[in-house]
Amino acid sequence: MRTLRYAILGLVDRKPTTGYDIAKEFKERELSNFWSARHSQIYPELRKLTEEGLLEYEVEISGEVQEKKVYRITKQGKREFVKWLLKDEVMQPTFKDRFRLRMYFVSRMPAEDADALLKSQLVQRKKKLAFLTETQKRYPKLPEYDSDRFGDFLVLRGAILREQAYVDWLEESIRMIKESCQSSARS
Amino acid sequence: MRTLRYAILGLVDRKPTTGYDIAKEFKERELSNFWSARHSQIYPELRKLTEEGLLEYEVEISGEVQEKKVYRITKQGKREFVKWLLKDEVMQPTFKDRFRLRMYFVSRMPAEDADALLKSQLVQRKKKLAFLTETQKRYPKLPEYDSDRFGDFLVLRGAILREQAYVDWLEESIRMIKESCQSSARS
DNA sequence: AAATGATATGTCAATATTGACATAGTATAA
DNA sequence: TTATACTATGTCAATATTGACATATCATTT
Repeated sequence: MRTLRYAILGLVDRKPTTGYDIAKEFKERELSNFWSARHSQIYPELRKLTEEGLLEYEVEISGEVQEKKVYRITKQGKREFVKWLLKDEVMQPTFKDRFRLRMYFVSRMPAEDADALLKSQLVQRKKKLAFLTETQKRYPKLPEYDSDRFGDFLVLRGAILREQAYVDWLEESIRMIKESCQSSARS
Repeated sequence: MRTLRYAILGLVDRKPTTGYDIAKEFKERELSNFWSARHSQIYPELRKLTEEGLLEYEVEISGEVQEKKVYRITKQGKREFVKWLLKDEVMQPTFKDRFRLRMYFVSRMPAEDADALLKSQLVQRKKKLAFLTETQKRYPKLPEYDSDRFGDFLVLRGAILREQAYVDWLEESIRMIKESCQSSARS
C-alpha cells in the first residue's frame, strides 16, 4: 500500500524537514496516534523517494560540523501525494489490537487475572486520554481550514473519541466480569 | 511479537480446527475486528507450531477423498498460550489507520473533496456499526464467564463502542469543515 | 452435464516492520 | 570536565504481511 511513502511525502510537504524530525513526529506528536515508523524505515524510504525524484534535500550544518539533510517535496512529489490524498478508499476492516485479541480468550484465564489486566490497561488508557484532553486545550477555537493546525485538531479529536471509547469499553468489561462472577457464585 | 502464533494457539485451544476455518474467523467473525491474517500466513504458521510441538493434527476426510488437517493444541502449546495470555503488557501506542492519516493532511485538499471522503467513510462505518449492533442481538443476556461466548461478547462490545466513536468522529469532522468554511467565507 | 461458489491446502516473491548494531556531534547541567 | 540526554544518520538480519500463483475436491443450482 506504500502508506509510509505518502505519510513522509505529506510531512515533508507540510514543512521541509529531516529524517530525525519525521521520526519524532511518529513518536510523540498527534500523528503518532495513527501512524508510526522507526528511523530504520524512514531513512531508506527518504532515500528511495529522493531517487524517484519525489523529494530533494539540502545539507545544513547544526553547530560546528554536524550535517543534516533537510528534505523538500518536488513538483512531481506533490502531484503524487495529492493523487493519493484524494483517492477514495474502502475502509480498513481490521484495526489490529493485541490487547483485545487477548480479551477474546478471556475465559481461559481466572477472572482475577482478567480483572487485573483490564485495570492495568485502564490506567494506561486513562493517562493517555488525560494527555490528549490536555493537548486539546491548545486549541481554544477551531483552526482555519487552510492551516496545518486544522488537520492536527481533526485527528486529535479522533484520538480523544477513540481513547474515550476504549476507556468505556475497559470499564464496561470490568463490570461485566464482576457481574458474571457474582451470578455464577449464586448458582 | 509473534502475535499470530498465539492467536492461532488460542483459536485451536477454543476448538480443534483447520487452517481454512481459522482463515474464516479472521475474515468474517467477531475476531476479525481485532486481528486478521491470510491463509498464506496461516498455513506456514500452523506447520511451524506443529514442528515446535505446540499443535498436533489428524487428517479427516470430507466427502470422498478431500483431506483436511484438524489441529489440536498440545499440553506444551496450552502452557505457552496461557503464559502469553496472562502476561501484562504496555499499551500499543499506535493503532495504524490510513484514513485518519489522510485526514491529517486535510488542509491540502479542497473542502468539497474532504467532505466527500468523510461521507464515503461514514456510509461504510455506519453500515459496519449496524451489522455489529445486529450481531449483538444474538446475546440477549450476558454469557457465562467460562464460555467462549463471553469473550465473543466482550470484544463485540468493544467493536461497537469503537465503531460508534469512529462514526461520531466522522460526523464531527464533517461539521467542523462546514463550520470553518462558512467562517472563512464571511471573512 | 456443466457451471458456480465454497471447501481445502499449499508456495513464493515482494513489501513492510522491528530491533539491534553502529557511529558521531551537540547542549546542558552537575 | 565529564556525564547525560538529545540530535543526527545510517545498515542489517529477522520477522510479519500481502497478493499472486497453483491445485484439487465438494455441494448446489441450472
